Amino acid sequence: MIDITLPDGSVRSYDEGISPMAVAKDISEGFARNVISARFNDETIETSTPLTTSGALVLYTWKNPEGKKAFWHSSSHVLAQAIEELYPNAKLSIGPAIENGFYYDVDFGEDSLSEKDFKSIETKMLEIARGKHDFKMRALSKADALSLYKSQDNTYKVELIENLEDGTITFCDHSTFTDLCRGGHIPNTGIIKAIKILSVAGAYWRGDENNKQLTRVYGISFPKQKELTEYLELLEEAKKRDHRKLGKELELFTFSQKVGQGLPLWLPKGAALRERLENFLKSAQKKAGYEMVITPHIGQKELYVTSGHYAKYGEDSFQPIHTPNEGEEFLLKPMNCPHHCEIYNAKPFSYKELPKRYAEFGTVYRYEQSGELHGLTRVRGFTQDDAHIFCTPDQLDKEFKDVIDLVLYVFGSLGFENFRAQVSLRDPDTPEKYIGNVENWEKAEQAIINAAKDKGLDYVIETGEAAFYGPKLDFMVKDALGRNWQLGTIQVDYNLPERFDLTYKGSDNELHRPVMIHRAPFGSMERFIAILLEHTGGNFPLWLMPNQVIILSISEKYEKYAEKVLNLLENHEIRALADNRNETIGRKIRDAEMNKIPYMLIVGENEEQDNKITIRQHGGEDLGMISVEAFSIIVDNEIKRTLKTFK
RNA sequence: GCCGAUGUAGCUCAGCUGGCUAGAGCAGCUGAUUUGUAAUCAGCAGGUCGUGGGUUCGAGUCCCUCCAUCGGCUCCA
Repeated sequence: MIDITLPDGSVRSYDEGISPMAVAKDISEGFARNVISARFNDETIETSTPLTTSGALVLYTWKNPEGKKAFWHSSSHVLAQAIEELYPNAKLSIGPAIENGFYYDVDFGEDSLSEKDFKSIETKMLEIARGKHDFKMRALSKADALSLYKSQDNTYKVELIENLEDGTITFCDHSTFTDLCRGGHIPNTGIIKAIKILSVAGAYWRGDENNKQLTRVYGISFPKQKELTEYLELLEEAKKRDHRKLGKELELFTFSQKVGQGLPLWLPKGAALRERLENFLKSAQKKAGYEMVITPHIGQKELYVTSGHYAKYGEDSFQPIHTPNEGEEFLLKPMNCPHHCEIYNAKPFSYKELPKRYAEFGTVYRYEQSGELHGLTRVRGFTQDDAHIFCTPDQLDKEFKDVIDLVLYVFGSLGFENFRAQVSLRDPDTPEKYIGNVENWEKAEQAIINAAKDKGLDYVIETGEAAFYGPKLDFMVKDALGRNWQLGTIQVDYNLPERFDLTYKGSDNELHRPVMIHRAPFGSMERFIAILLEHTGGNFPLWLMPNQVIILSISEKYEKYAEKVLNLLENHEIRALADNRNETIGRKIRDAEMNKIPYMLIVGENEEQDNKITIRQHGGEDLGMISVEAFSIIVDNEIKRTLKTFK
């Protein structure tokens, strides 16, 4: 007999060799019908694997992330079988489950795959799924495994197996198909009821661009058709919120082939929005003791040679600008830090004057590879809400915490409630990858962890993810559709103070090296606005809206009264416009709804008589007929609710 | 940069296997209408079909080059 401990702490005794599925059935038949995968003593196993020792068993259903993983992993086997049957010359490589679905990397040889082929793959997969084939694991010797794939001339699998240890090699069989596999499947293919092939893409073998590019086939599957439908609806919703689409519709920004790819042009409404965001941050920064600076868009090449960036990125950047003077070269500024270092260097500092906090909305230019440009989230010219704090090592702790406060304030004011922090530390095993002494690194890493803890952040620590010049803290926000985005960043830097020979006079009358903190709560204005657009679907917080109010006159007879209301609103500093077009009220409402204007003020005969306005909120809610004064209080309150003052 | 797809009016799209002067809706303009909670009606105007080349009697449609965009890969100071 063996003792099986379940997650609730209960212990059940069974004969040796019982399967997880049999345990599930013993718990309840209904539960067993939903069980699709299992873990035993923290090891993923099959639901059919005989249990031979006592231990802890966890059973998963589709509702658990582990269950989904097994489901999609198994689906990728079905995908592989379908591909193998439809394309006999295709060579399979790897095919894991991912966050949403699964993929398989395939070498199609001479053939290529396109969207037209999705339908036949889906049909084939469903046909396989309906066969209710069991997934069965089997061990194979390394020699046998190698000869199997060598006979098929599949160099990818051969390479994978060569890196495995003999005795640990397992295969999974289902139907007529077999694949090298570590395990973790659902019981049989019949559980997969709905399948969608989503896209194809190129992907380098083992993620190395020097290797051959394979075809990656992405798909997703579900145990119920309804769930697939819902997922596809979510994708549709995401499309509707795409910042590129909304940016065009709301006339915020555009791109021009003539100006160049990755170089956004900000339209009047977008520019006003940006300016509002900048002013919002500026006023918080002022309270936090920052000073604004302004630096040029170019700098001598020598500046970036000093900073070390030329050596690291020079080749892949915009190339130097030449002047009539032979040998004179300028670079488009790829970051603001070197300029700010030179501002610090403009005069000597005493420890009593530190920290110095220099802030700038600095526009920088980076030559991103053409294939990786994307709307406003990845561009070649963008504006960082940059600041550099120069402080003594002892001040680092407090400065770091203060920056976190600022970031939290920014997120809070803009409706990002779900976010996590990632602390990126150095890999202690490869000290040669990092600059600066170990003692300072430890101090900085400790300062970041302390600050994250102290501020109650939900954070994860990633070892080996630090930049070469210092550890950092990044903020990841979750948007309204549950997608994760990286926004603000706070980084400690020991490199640039060294390279620019930054100093301050300490209390001991000796020169010391300051520590530098780079920080950008938004990250960049472009990226932030893009994410804010997708998060809010264009329904920004009221304080940020380009147009907060639109006055809709019932007919041209009330144009005068509309103008009067407009004036009153302007006196209350409410951003409003009047729609006095010769159109029906229904039409005006529709247009205002499409433009996502938060408040519609309807004025006609009744309103003019009573000197009031009728309020319709975006989305249709009727707030009745009130005075302009009463309305301005509603607006004020709503703004105060979201936009708090800093500190 | 690489793999795959796409590019027709300001916007969203139709245009089958190559065959008359390239279509629609919305937006725009003109006129009528003066409107009470998500599109009033009519008329007009608008395109060298991304670019350059090729095949053909004939190209929006087929082939090639380049450009841009989209989905990924690699990358992201």
